[in-house]
This record gives sequence, structure tokens and C-alpha cells, in this order.
Amino acid sequence: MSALAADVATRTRLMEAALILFRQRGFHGVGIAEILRVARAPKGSLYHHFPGGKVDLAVAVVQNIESRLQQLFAANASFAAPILVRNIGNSVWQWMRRAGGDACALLASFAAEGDTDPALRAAVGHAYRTTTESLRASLQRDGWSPGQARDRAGIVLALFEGAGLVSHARGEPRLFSTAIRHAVRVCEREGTF
Amino acid sequence: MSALAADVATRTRLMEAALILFRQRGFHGVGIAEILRVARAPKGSLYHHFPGGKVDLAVAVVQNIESRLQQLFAANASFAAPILVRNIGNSVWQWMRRAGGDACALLASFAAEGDTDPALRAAVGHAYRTTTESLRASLQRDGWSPGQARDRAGIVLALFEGAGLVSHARGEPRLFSTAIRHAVRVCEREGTF
DNA sequence: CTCGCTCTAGACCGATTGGTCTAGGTTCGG
DNA sequence: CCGAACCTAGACCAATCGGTCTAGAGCGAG
Repeated sequence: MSALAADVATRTRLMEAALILFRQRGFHGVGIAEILRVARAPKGSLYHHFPGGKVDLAVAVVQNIESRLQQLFAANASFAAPILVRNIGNSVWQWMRRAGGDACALLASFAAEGDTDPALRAAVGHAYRTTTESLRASLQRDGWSPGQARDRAGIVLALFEGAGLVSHARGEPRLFSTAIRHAVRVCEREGTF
Repeated sequence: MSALAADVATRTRLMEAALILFRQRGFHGVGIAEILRVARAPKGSLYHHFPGGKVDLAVAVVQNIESRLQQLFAANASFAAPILVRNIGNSVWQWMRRAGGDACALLASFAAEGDTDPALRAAVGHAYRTTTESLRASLQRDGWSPGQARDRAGIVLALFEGAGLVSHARGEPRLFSTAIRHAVRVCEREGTF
């Protein structure tokens, strides 16, 4: 099916362009025209692949990020929470270093504009929920109490989101790697933390 | 000067409306028309008080938040870092609970759309810088090494920004108070953390 | 070959965007 | 009481917004 191949390519190109641009300027900061220009696609293609238009595209991007994160959790499921957090943190860091691939800051960006659209808000909320849940499960497997596991999962998520945001805003990747190290320690059973 | 009084009132009303709306939907998500409607001001007033238009208004709001944060640091300068962080965290939490007064999530929102405008980006960067600097100074006063103080200041800032964002996105104020408690511990000299 | 379906292509639309500009109060100092 | 300064008020503008719609290119199946 060469038709399908072309389809996938265009669809993917649209999502990649959207990811890059939304990350830079947020949902409302980017016009459809610009996405199409970057993706080198005509308007018809966008509304063919994403009948709901701009929101539909943004939701698809969020879901894609969510599933990528879930894959990372699955790939690291056999590790203890500190190792898992370190590995996932490093993977996300790699995404951020490769131009435009920053997942963290995109979710944060959409979260910041949360009251925009119910569907988009729901997608971001779902992504946060599944990520927190995976983190919590890992911590509980390590022996943390349910309450402790939930709190620490929230802390780790907030830390990553905040660090992604601030380090992006200030052009200081350093902060993100510091945050990874700290998040790892938050998950360790030894020490007061 | 009753003219000045009217002036101040309109200017303030514009900034308050902008703060509330930008926080909800970000810089690009809010139109000037809506700000004017909420502030009950005509267009002419906006461009009189903020000749640079929308960006000028947003920068003023960011600077206002920055100065409010600096006032909090000044008011808590005599406390050790953990107490200072707890107090400031609680104050910010109060802002967030009062409708529309969330400072953290607004900076985060603008940071997320950072590539929008150089002036806005600079204002947010400056606010982050002064806040981190105040935090670092407090930690160093407590005896932390310069490197440790800088790292921990960054962690605390990222934690607050991330927690403000995620808790706002998910409607879970709980996470923010958990983050405050954690941030306090990050600043404590006792324990491994 | 031709039919039919998927996808591309872009002209076109009304609504809304941020911003400019001219008038019209209002409130001072003198 | 009057002119100048300050501020309000909103009509108006080009540009852009997200979205719809028709036309046709390209393909595999029969």
C-alpha cells in the first residue's frame, strides 16, 4: 500500500512540525498556516488526517508523547524506581537536546494554556495521570507506602516539568540534569529522602 | 490628583485583568478585546498606559510579579532558608487559592511560550534569575557551598513552577502543598538532603 | 482500461486579531 | 474662566486566524 505509506508520512510530518512549533510558542502562538509550511503539507491534508483541525492535531501530539513515555516505563519496568527515574530522565533529556523534541516542555506548555479547549485539557490531564500512576506503581514496588509513593511520584513529575520549563526558558540545560539527579534521590529508600 | 487616581485605577485594572486571563490561557490565548472587556477599559486607555501594546502589558505584569516575589524575600530575609521557603511557598499558595492570582503558573505559562517575543522572554528570564539569586543567597547564608546553594535554588524554583503548573492543570492543589513541604526539606542542612 | 477511493492541493470564507488614529471629555495650573 | 495636558472612547484598518469546500492527482482492485 504505497498510498498508506504516503499517508503515514504526511501525518507524521504534520505531527512533527506541530510538536516543534507548539513547544516553541504554545498552542495559540502557532497558526495552522505555519504548521503547514513547516510540514510542507496543504491544508486539505491536515483536515483529512485530523478532521477536528488544530485541536485534533494537538491532542494527537500529546497522545504520542504519552505513549512514548509509557514505552519508556515499560522498557525500564524491571529496574528499581531510582534507576527507572534516572533512565527515563536521561531519555527525556536526549529528546530535549535533539532540536525540537522536548516532550516535557510541550506538555507543560499545553498545561499552561489549559483552559483553552476541553479535549486538549483532557489529553494533557490523561498524560499526567498515566505518568504519575506509572511512577507511583514503581515506587510502591520498591516498598514505599501508598501515600509516600503518590507524593513522591507527584514531586518527581513536578520537578521534571518545572526543570524542563525553566531550563528551556533560561537556556540552561544544566538545571535539567541537576533535576534528574535530585529526582533519583527522591526515589531512594536510603537517607531521610 | 483625582486624574492620577483614575489613571492608576485603570492601569491597575488592566494589569489585573491581564494577570487573570494570561494565567488561564497564556499570552497568545487571550485577545486584547477580552482583556479590555474584563478590565472595562477602552482600547485607547490600553495604548496610552502601555504604548507597546499587548507585549508591554504582559511585561508589566511579569515585572509586578517579580517585585512581589522580591518583597516576599525581603520580608523573610531574617529567617533561615527552610523557613523562608516555607513562608514564601505558603504566600504563593494563598495567591493561587484566591481566584486568578497565581503568580507561579503565569511565569510558567509565559516561559512555555518563550519564543514569542524577545522582550517578554527577557522579562521572564529576569524574574527567574532574581528569584533564583535570592534563593541562592539565602541558602549560602545558611552555610551551603556556592555550588550546592545554586543547585538547590534551581531545584526549589523548578519544583514550585512545575507543581504550580501540574496542580493547576489537574485541579489538585494538594500537589502544591506537598511540593512546599519537599522544598523546605531540600533546604534543610540536616539529613542527606 | 476504468472505476472508486484515498489523499493532496489550494482558493476562498467570515470572524477575529493586534494596532492606529481622531475626537471628546475631565481636571488641572494660572 | 480658560487653555493645555492627560486620559477615555471607539471607529476603523490590514493582516491573519481557523475552517470549509471543490477539484483533481495517484493508486490498487476488478
